[in-house]
Amino acid sequence: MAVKKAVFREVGTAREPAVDSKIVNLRTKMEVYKAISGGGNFSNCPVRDVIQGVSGKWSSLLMMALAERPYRFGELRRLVPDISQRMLTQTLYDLQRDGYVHREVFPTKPPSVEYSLTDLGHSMFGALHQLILWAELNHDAVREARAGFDAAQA
Amino acid sequence: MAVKKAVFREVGTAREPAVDSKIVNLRTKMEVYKAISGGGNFSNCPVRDVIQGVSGKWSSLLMMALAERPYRFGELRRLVPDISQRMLTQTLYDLQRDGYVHREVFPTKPPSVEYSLTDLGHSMFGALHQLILWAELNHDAVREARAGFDAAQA
DNA sequence: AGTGCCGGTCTCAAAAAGAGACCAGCACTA
DNA sequence: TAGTGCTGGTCTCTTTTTGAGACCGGCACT
Repeated sequence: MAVKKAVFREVGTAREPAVDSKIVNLRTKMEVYKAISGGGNFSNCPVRDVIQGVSGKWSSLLMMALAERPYRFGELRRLVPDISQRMLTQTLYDLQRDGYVHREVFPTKPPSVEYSLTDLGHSMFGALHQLILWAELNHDAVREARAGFDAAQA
Repeated sequence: MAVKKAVFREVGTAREPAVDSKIVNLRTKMEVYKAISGGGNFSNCPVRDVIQGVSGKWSSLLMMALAERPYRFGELRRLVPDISQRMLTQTLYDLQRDGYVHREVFPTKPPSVEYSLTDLGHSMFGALHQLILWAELNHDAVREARAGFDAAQA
């Protein structure tokens, strides 16, 4: 496997040709998505394709853990106690398939498996981290909104 | 309803007390999450709580549309052709409940309903937008990884 | 009088997620 | 030597979430 230096494009670090860092021409963007998808549905939409991977119930949490350091299967299971073994396996598999996570088996006596972020994974986590930070900072506002909404419905 | 100036905290715009913009002490953070959740599960985890809202299949797409301008129900349905009416209703309801989206009914003859982003919604979209941009820029890398992985499995 | 648009809700089928039993192989202990 | 535990899974069953599509009332227009 060629090593291929990490050349993933980080948002905001350089000039981006057609895609602005501001919400410019978002309408056009949506229409372009619709156009490239053959007029039918949005199945080819890059956003959807990538966001889907992160949007799993556990993906972001696992990405967050692995961003800190590599973890073994059992460690992850203990770290996130309410994930089922089945979903842990499957989420890690999906993350691996999308190129975010590297899986390595060590021939120890009970063979251990280590999961770590690839360069692509780290790059993606950079963007995801923004959302995580926002979530931490504004969690209260969201909970407040939710409580207010529920009260109004009652 | 009080107007209450938008004072949501934008990531990276100011000094943040305990939360750094770098991936510092992520391990500590995870442990803190685990601690505050009573040692049991992560149900109180702010990240999980907020990410869940965005992680729906349609949430990010709708946020993206509404970030551009307000849309009416039927417009959204036409914009995202492969969403079922049921899921459109429900996703918008959830976004509204979390305080991201404002719903306004206009007493036109066939009464029309307009959905728009609240200040909180715009604030959140700012963070989400980073991820969207990343997705656009690195979509090819992900698709490549996926293709390579699938080929290796076969 | 018939047809269509508007923003939904309701029902039923399919897909995804959660819970938990089960597995093989080796090390350590009794 | 038999029993126990740890490793990282898979398999099956149940519950929850999603998707597809029929149905609704009310008004405008033809």
